[in-house]
Amino acid sequence: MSTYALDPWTALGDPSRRQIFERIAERPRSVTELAELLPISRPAVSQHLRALREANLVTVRAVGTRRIHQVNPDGLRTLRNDLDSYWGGALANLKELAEQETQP
Amino acid sequence: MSTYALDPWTALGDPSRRQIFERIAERPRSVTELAELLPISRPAVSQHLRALREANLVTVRAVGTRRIHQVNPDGLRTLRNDLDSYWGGALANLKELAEQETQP
DNA sequence: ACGAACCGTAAGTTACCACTTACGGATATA
DNA sequence: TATATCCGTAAGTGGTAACTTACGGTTCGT
Repeated sequence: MSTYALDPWTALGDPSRRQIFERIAERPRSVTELAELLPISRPAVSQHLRALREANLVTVRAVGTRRIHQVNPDGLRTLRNDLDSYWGGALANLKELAEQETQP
Repeated sequence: MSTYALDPWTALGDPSRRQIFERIAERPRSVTELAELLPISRPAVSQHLRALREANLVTVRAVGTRRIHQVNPDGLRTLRNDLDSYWGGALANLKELAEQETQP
C-alpha cells in the first residue's frame, strides 16, 4: 500500500492525466506507448501514472520489460458515487424550482 | 455565454472547489454563507464560483443583495457521459481478462 | 439620504506541481 | 556476456493558480 492515496477527482483534474486515462480506457497500454501519444516525455507519463495508481484509477501488470496499465474500476466507483450524490442536489433544486413556478 | 468554458473535470479538480460544490449540492447557498463554511476568504470563494460557473456546474440567481448559487445539471451531464465511456473501457478489460483465464 | 450587508474584481505574493534531463535497475535478445 | 529496450526515480526549474488585501459597486433597511 502506498503511504498516501490521492483523490480520484484531483487525479483526473490534470489535463495530461485525463488524456492518459482516456487512452488507457480505450485499451491497456505501456508507458512508452502512452508517451508516444502525448506531447510530454516518458518520465512525465510515469509520474502521472503513479498519481493515477495512487488514486486507484489504474492498475499495472508487468509483461516482459513493459508495464501494461489498465483501468481500475475502484476509482471509477468512487467518482460515480460522488457524481450520483451531486445529481441528488441538482434534481432537488429542479423540483423545488418547478413547485415554486406552479404555485407562486 | 461566456467567452471560454472551463472543463468541468479541471474545475472539480481543485479541493476547495469540490467542497464548495458539495455544499451547493446540499442546497443553494449564498457566497458569504459558503465562505463561512470554508477556511478561505470570501473573495476566494467568489473566484472559485466563477470557475464553477464557466464549467457549467453552477448557476446563479440574485435575491436582494445576495447571489444564490445552485447546481447546474449541464456540467454534471458532461461528467456523467465521460465517466460512462471510462466504464466501457474498464468493463472491456475485465471481460478480456476473464476470457484469458477461462481459456488460456 | 445614509449606513450596512453582500458581492465582484484588481493587484500582488507564494507555494506548488508539471515538466525536463540525468541516471540506474531489470528483462529480453544475440 | 554484452547490448538494447523498457521503465522508475532523483533533482532542478519555470509557470501558474490559489490565496490574500484593498477597493468600489449595488441593494436593502431606517
